[in-house]
Amino acid sequence: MFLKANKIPEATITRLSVYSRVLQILEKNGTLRVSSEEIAQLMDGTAAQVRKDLAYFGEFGTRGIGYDVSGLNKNLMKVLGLNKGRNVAIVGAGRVGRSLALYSGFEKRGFRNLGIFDVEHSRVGGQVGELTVMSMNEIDDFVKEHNVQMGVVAVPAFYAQEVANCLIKAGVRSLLNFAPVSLVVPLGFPVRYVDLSILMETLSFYMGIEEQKEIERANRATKRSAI
Amino acid sequence: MFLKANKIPEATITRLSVYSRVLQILEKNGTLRVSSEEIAQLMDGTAAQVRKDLAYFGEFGTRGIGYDVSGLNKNLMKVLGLNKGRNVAIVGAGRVGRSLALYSGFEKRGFRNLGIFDVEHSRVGGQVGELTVMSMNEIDDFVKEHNVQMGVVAVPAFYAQEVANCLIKAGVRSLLNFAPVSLVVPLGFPVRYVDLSILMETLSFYMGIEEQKEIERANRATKRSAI
DNA sequence: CAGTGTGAAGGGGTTCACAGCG
DNA sequence: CGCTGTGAACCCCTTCACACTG
Repeated sequence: MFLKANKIPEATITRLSVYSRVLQILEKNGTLRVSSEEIAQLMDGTAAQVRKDLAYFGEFGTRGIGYDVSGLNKNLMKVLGLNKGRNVAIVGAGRVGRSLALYSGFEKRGFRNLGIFDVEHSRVGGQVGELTVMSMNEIDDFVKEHNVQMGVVAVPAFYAQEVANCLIKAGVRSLLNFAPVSLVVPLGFPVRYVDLSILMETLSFYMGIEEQKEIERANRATKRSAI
Repeated sequence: MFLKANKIPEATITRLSVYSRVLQILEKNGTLRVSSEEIAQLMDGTAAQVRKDLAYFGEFGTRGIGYDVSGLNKNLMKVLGLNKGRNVAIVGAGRVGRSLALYSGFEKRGFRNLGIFDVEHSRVGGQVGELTVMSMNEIDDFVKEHNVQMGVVAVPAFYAQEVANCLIKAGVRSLLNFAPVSLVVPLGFPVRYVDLSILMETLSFYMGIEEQKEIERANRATKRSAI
C-alpha cells in the first residue's frame, strides 16, 4: 500500500506522530490549509524535513498551496495505524500501571486499555477505575480473547523480562516498557522504553556542561579585569 | 576537566547512564573487572561502541585487562554529575506529579525531590507523601532558596509553556516535561520529554509494518500453493 | 508565483580494523 | 597474548537547492 522506500528513519515516525497532533489542533481551530513551513514552526523543525518526512508515504500536498489539514491528518493516522483501534493491556498495578489505566487521553487516539494485571497476589482483585486487577495466570487467555496488541510492562525491573516473555508468548505485537532494563525480544519486535532515570541523568550531564561553561566565562572575565 | 572533544553524540550520554546502571549491578554482584564486550552484552550494544563512548571522557580501562567495575562507575557518575546531588521540584500534583513525588528510586542516583506545586488552587495545601502541595506564587522563592536545579513539568498541555517559563525564570537549569507540547526555551537549555502518545503511536506504526509483512508472506504462500 | 517533491551534498554517529600497551 | 583506544571507512539522516506544478 504505502511505503515507497523501506528505509524510513525512526525519527521520521516519531515526528509523524507530532505532525498528526499539530494537525489535530489546527483542525480544531478551523484551519483548512497549512504549508510545511507553518507545520515546522508549530513543532521544532524545518520545512524541508516536514516535506521529506511526508514524502515517504505519498504526495499529500498541492504545489503552490500546501496541505489540506484534515486530509493530511487522516492520512497520517492511517499510516500510524490509528484508524483501526489498538487494544492494550497493562501489567503492574503499582503507581505507574494504575496512573496509566486511569488516564483516558489515549482513547481519543485509538488506544483502548482493556485490562490490568499484577504479579503480586495481594493486588489481584483490587479495583483500578472500572477494571479489576487480574492474575498473571489469566493473561494468556485474556490477550487471545480480547485481541490485545500492545503490552505495557510496569513492574519492577526484576520481573520485567519474565512479564515481557509472557506477553509475547500470549501474542501481543509490541511492548511499552517502564522498567529500567533492556528487554530481550525477538528480532524486529517493536519495543519502546520509558526510562526516567536515563532522562534525568542526561539532563544532569548537560547541566554540568553549562555549569562548566559558566566557570570558564567567569575565569575569562576575572583575567580580563586583572589586566 | 574532562571532555576531550566538545562533539559528544547525545546518544552517547544516554548510554553512559545505562553503563552506569549495568556497572552498579555488577558491583553489587561482586564483579571486579569487565571488558567492553561484556558490558555490551548486558545492554544492547557493541563492544566498539562501549569503548568509543567511554573514550570521550578519559582512558578508564587497562589494555589486555578491561575496566575496573567500581572505578569506572565512579568516573561515570562524576561525568553525569551525580556525585553532587541534584535538587528537583515538581509542578503538577495530578497523577503523574504525585507518582513521581512518591517514587523514591531516584534518590539512590543523587536526585532529591524537594517540593511539589500546582496551578489549581483546589490542590494547594494537599499532602503528597511528606510534601504539601504549594501554590505557583511560591515557586520563585522556593527555587532560589533550595537551589532547585531541575524542574518537572507535569501539568496539562495548556499550562506547560507558562509553567516552564516560571521555572526557568526562577532559575532551574533543566526541565523534564510530561506535557505533549514542545517547549520554547533559551538556546542550549536542557529539556527532555516523556511523551507516551508518541511512543505508543510509533509502536502502532511498527505493528502495522509487521502486519503488512505477514499479509505479503501469506499472499506468497497461497500463490505458491496455487501453482 | 508560491510551495511541494526530490536528487545531491553535507554532517554526525556507528562500525571496522588495527596499532598500542599492559 | 588480550583488550583497550582510535583514525578511517561507512552509513544513515538531515539540509540544501532547485526543478516542477497547480
